[in-house]
Amino acid sequence: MSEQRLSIAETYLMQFFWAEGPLRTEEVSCLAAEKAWKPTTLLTFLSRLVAKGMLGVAREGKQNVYTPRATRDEYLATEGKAFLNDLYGGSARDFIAAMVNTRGLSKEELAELRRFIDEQEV
Amino acid sequence: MSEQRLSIAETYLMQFFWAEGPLRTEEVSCLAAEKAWKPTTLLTFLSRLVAKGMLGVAREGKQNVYTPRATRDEYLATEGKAFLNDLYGGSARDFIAAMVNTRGLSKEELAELRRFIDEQEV
DNA sequence: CACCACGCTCTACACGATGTAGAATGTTCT
DNA sequence: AGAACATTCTACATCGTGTAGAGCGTGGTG
Repeated sequence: MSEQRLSIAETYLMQFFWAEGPLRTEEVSCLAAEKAWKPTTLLTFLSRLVAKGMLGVAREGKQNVYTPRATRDEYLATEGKAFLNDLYGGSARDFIAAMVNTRGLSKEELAELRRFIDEQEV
Repeated sequence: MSEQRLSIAETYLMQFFWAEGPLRTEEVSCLAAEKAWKPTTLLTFLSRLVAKGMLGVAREGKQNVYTPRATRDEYLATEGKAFLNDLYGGSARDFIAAMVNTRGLSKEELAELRRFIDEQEV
């Protein structure tokens, strides 16, 4: 159960966990090298992710190991559900309808969506 | 072209415009009476909505008249598009797929969505 | 025509979230 | 025990947002 919305930096970090699984602090540091964050800055973000329930933390030798508590899909679905609730009264139909009616969704995309739904019929 | 995300208060006000169309300041004030906002507070929100391109403003006698620049559906679609881009690489299919795979979308809801798509076939 | 009232714009501030990082603390290995 | 390094605490600037007072402009009234 993801509790809160993630900030830019937090989302950025979660990508690594969703792609790689559990990671030691040092590994996260390497993956996020492009950010040139000071060590403590990175640790602040990791702590906040733990506080938000997005990561679990455990000790492994000298370092912490952080483990994602939800898959990317679960997170995205939670966000999606919240989005639908906030803006479309929870109705996926209404959402897609609005996209279609305002041409935010092309014929192609709609067809693709239809194919997916067809595949679902068990 | 809605430029920016709306805050709670801003969204609250936009509801009136989407429901009623152009409104004079006084009318907005009446509609939002339950908020017990000071007059200047309300005006701040209206100004910000103008700045964000959500409302147009014109003079009518002693008061301003604010006009919505986009319908509710257009706004929701824009938000939806941004949402899909941010979280699902712009793919409605992927979004619905994630919802289905994590059981965030029931069989019923999927069927309802399917019916809608069927109706679209011209 | 001068003035006043009223509505509008400008400016300001508190508060929470976020990005940032140094200080202080804890842990491990020698 | 002490050095070296990882982690937690604490702090602060910035931004978005809710809130509102001060000051300005305009139209109607005496």
